[in-house]
Amino acid sequence: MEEEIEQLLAIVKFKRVKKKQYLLLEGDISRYAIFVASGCLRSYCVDENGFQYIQQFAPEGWWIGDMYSLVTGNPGHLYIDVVFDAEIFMLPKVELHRLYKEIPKLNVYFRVLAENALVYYQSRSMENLRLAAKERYEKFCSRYPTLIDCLPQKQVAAYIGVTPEFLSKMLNQ
Amino acid sequence: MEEEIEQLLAIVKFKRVKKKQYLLLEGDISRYAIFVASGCLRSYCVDENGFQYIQQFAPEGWWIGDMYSLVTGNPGHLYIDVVFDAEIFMLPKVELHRLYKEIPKLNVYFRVLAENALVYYQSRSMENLRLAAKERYEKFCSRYPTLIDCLPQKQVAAYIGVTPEFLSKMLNQ
DNA sequence: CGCGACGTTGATTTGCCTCAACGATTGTGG
DNA sequence: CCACAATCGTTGAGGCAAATCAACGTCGCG
Repeated sequence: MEEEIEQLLAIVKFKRVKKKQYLLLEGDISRYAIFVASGCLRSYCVDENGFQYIQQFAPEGWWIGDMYSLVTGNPGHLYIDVVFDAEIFMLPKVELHRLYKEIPKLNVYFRVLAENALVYYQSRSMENLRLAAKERYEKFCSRYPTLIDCLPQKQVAAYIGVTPEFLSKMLNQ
Repeated sequence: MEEEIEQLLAIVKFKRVKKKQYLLLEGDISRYAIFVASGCLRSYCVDENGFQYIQQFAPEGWWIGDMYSLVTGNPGHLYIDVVFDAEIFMLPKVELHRLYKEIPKLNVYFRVLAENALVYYQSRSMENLRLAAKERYEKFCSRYPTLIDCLPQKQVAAYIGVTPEFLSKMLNQ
């Protein structure tokens, strides 16, 4: 157990990053899964009109990454940047795959992680069709209770998929 | 390898099922992951107005299940039923978890399966916000090229999240 | 201080829904 | 084998949630 943690620590890179700093750009091939020890990151994509759609926030204790690019090895469609100054661990994909063979438990850990994320995105993809903006806002609040007060409204709007104008009107009845 | 396949075959249940037959109801605790050898299944939920939202079709060679219920052990929110007469293998969750310990490879297989599904549902959840109905229809066609011709329009509508009336109008310009 | 990001408010437009009516197809029981 | 019901696709009129566009005030920051 202790030995395994040492092996892990040997391959991750620790980093302090500042607000607005980019960790991944659209078109990049992603080589790291990122664990957030403090602060907050986000991943999002941008459509042809420049609109942002936020896929995920990653406050303290969460993982974040461009799963598409990590899994396929193709250039990704996401940006990842820093919402609040953060301390992160970057886990290189190639080293992780080497470790999978040495530490079987790691396979279990990331299988469970992927399964839980899958459960969430399956339900989100249906909620995004069937729920009205008000209800998506409430879901957002219960998913990110620590963020709702310190995040600019604009970013909440970009997560639930409405314009900032509409969110503003909605919140003032 | 051969021995491992025997172990797997020892715990799965083979079944032939007929169109419209239910394999899971809302509120059920799901005990099986299902592999479709032939035919087609689907999973969907129903909102308070009786509207169906289809989460997934599973034609030949696909897995289907209620991940939420399988992962958490709680009663699920999905129905699973048969779209076209099918032959399926039902893999019991508890037996699978036993096998995980005996066959490490199985962990890898389902980790990769979950990762690929995750990639899809992450992108679908954002597409459901940012794409118009027409574009969601096109995505549907490329995901299920074998189904698009033999599926009632109503079910396509329930997958892309529009009313059957609107889909009909849309397809006739 | 001045500039850029953000939130607000109003007028107008639009994508999609609702409800209703109707024909065609399927399937089912007598 | 027919009759009738159920399911499906189509079309039209009207309505609503959310987008668009524009203008304006506020604040934090270089």
